[in-house]
Amino acid sequence: MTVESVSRQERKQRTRQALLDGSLRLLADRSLASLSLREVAREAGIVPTAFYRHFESMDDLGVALVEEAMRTLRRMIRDARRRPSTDAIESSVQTLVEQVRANESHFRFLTRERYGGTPDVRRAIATELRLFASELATDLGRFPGMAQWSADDLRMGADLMVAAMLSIVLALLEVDRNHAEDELEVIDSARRQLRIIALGMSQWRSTP
Amino acid sequence: MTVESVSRQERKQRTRQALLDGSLRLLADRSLASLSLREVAREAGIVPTAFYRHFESMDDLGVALVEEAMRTLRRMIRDARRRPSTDAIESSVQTLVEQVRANESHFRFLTRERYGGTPDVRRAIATELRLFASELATDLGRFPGMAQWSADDLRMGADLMVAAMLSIVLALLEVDRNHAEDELEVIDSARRQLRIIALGMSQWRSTP
DNA sequence: GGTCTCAGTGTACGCTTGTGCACTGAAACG
DNA sequence: CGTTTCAGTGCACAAGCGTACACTGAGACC
Repeated sequence: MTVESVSRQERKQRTRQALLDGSLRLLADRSLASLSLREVAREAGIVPTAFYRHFESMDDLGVALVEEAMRTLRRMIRDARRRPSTDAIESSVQTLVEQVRANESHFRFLTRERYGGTPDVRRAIATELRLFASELATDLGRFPGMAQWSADDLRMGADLMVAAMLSIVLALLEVDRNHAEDELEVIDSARRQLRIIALGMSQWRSTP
Repeated sequence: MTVESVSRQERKQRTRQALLDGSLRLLADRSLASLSLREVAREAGIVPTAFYRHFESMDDLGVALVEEAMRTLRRMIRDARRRPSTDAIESSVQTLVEQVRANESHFRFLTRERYGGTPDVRRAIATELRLFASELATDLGRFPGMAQWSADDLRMGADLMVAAMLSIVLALLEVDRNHAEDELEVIDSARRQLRIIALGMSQWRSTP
């Protein structure tokens, strides 16, 4: 048994992480609103009042969770961009599925609180998601055939894809992972949905 | 001042409705999970223990709210179907906007609890929404050019449209109603999104 | 090595919560 | 008209909550 002595801030950082991890564990099938400060502290193994050394309120912790989960989401986007491929949709779906499976609790938290959370948390997610859609719009503009789309149309198209991806994430989180068959069905459906959107976009005449 | 004497069950029905209405009022910017039984009773003007004469738990009240809100949603679908028009998308968007505006609290509740609610409530909404998508799939199958789509593809297409409509409802609920300009922008974007999907569908080759 | 800092402790407080129980009084009923 | 039913009352209680406050003890710092 190593006694590994660590710096004070390192130790503080670990407790903070324990609070975040513990919260996500408790949030597996409930909402942030139904979580009490004492419960979170208990799960993290500290006394309730020590909670305040890290967050000034549960809402504050909520916002921190959003930031952490969003880092996961951004990593996903970066991965999707890097993945070299001839089929943008296929590789996007692959990345999406991998990342959701590898970070279920983050995605579960984001989708659950996006509309069900407290105003503060909701706003934090909305802001980040808006940013995501903007980036996607920029990406779309680089596709041949969409170069002369109006900014407004690019944004609209990006929003549509985000909406579709959101519903795909939700379907993935709801399907039973042990039923590989069902999961494949969800993934296949996702692929076809994105293809339909892409097909529609390729036919669309943007009028600025 | 009329003393209007009413039957006992009539009076019970009214209190029940007061509980439902009061809840929706309180749910304007919070989630069901953050609502206490006492708070709801207080809002409805009855003593906490009397709550149990109508619902056996808050979860039970939640399911009742789902049923009420779903009646609104079904009315919307019926309206959209009846509306005679040459442009199915235009008339669908019109109906959607009207119904959302006329029943904001119901739609707000449904979207908020669809993913953020307790398992019971979530399941109740999921079931109803699945039914809605099935009906929409049947409707889609009647369109020329989609008659020979496979059942699977029809379902996939319907799910995609439901996802798009859900995000439209959410955008409508988030936009400031006093900024008519913003609202029109949301509606216009909605129209274009649905058109892109329709365009994509018209190009899709269903392979059963 | 002595002092300072501060993450985490323990106790204590006033509130709110869900729910059990005995009740009341008006409508429903025979 | 006397009896029954039952929606709504009022009180009580234990449990959980957020948070204030004074504390401890180990790492940081000069």
